[in-house]
Amino acid sequence: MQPLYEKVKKKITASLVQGEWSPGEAIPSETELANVYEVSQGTVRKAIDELSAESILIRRQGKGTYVATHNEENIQLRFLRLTSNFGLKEKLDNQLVSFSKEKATNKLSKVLNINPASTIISLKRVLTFNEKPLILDVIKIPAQSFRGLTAEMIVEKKGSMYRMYETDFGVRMLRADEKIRAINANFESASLLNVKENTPLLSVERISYTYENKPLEWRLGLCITDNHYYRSELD
Amino acid sequence: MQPLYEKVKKKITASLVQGEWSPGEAIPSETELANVYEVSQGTVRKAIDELSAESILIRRQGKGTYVATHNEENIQLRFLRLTSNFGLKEKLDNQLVSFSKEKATNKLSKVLNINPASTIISLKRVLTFNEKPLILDVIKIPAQSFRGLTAEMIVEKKGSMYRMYETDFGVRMLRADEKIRAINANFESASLLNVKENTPLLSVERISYTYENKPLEWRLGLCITDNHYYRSELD
DNA sequence: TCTTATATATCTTATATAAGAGTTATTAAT
DNA sequence: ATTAATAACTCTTATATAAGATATATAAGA
Repeated sequence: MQPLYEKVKKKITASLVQGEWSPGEAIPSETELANVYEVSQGTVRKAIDELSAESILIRRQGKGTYVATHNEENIQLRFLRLTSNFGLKEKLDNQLVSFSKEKATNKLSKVLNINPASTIISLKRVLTFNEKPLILDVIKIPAQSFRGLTAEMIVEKKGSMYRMYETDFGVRMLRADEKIRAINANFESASLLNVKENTPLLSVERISYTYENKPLEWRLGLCITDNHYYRSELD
Repeated sequence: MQPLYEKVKKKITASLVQGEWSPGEAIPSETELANVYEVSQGTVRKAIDELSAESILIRRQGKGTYVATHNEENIQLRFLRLTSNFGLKEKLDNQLVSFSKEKATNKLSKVLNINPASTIISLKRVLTFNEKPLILDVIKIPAQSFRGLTAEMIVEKKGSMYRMYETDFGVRMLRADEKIRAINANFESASLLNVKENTPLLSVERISYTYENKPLEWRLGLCITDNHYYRSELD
């Protein structure tokens, strides 16, 4: 038998998937939800506790519980773990290198769990800090979920892709898995990042997931780690 | 005013620091602790909830709550995030390269929060997988906290250092911070890892903490990421 | 040997009260 | 009459306790 609070959690998640409550907005109060779902406030609380621990919801005492977003000032670039050696929170600029539609490779269609050879949007961009290139991103997303996306939109919104996904396509990325390696810059990445060939780069391969663990973005980031590092916390 | 469950949490932590309950052992039941601390079982529960979320305690329904350890089969190499490309959980071998006592540098004494120029133990080792070198570790720990540690002990215990810290010195590492970069192998690391000079390596600089966020180990790991990757989960 | 009982642990839910945050109404001073 | 301070009210989440459910292990009984 499934615990009651798990059921409540699923119902709340379902409402979030439906878009019943939008990112940044407050969801109904614990007591209201308790009435709707016909359980006690504490049971709703336990469900929200978990969603909050997963950063899907955000609690604010005395105010309410809010739908997490990639839009807020303080949690912008939520998935970016790169930090400057000097500990600064710095602003990055965005430079689109290429943008195209293509057929998914076999591997990619498996990763994104889409039909083989269905259309995907593929783009490259360079993130710069202080005019200097820092990250080369290759991003691949299923065209079906991002109809109407143009190169102009990416250039225009200088912020994170995730912010755009959310605002313009109703796609909320909740979590991501990354595989990190050290590689040498090849000709292309070296020229785009303005470093010598064979410079060591941090290769960060990321798959991002929306609700119900549905993968919706594959991304490869190549980072120069001379003045920056990727931070990781273990426990 | 501090919440009651926070006080309880601190009392439990204090008992753990004192070594009242050893790693792997069960702590008293929630009801027992509730009696001792003169609070309700639910309050103890909330305290344990948090300690359990921090991987300091481990719950087992119907059995009890246990002190987390680096000793158990399944959570061995708890802090090792390196995975083979083929997803195998593999066994690593351990090869000591050097072992010495030296004076702490200024930087290191700050990192470990010890008196400048106090004695530290410094060691290098190579972790191999399938006879092939995979990681070169440089480890520095304050001698004071690890009196009696010899090279032989490290060679003998083939397992993780953390296991030895725990068993032989009563030092339990709870969490760690890592800074990850891509570098090129220099002469020394290249020869120890049996790769060409300038091979790209993943540089993982780690500081490990015991109770109350006390740093007790600095470590630099250089990893070959041809057939392995460092995994990271974001949310 | 298999089943049932029992003891004891955590887990789940429910209820009640506290505390934080904002709004509105009241009061006092100017 | 206007303004500013403050008190009261109402919403929220946070905390505390208690009781019943469920899981696990062991011992007793058929």
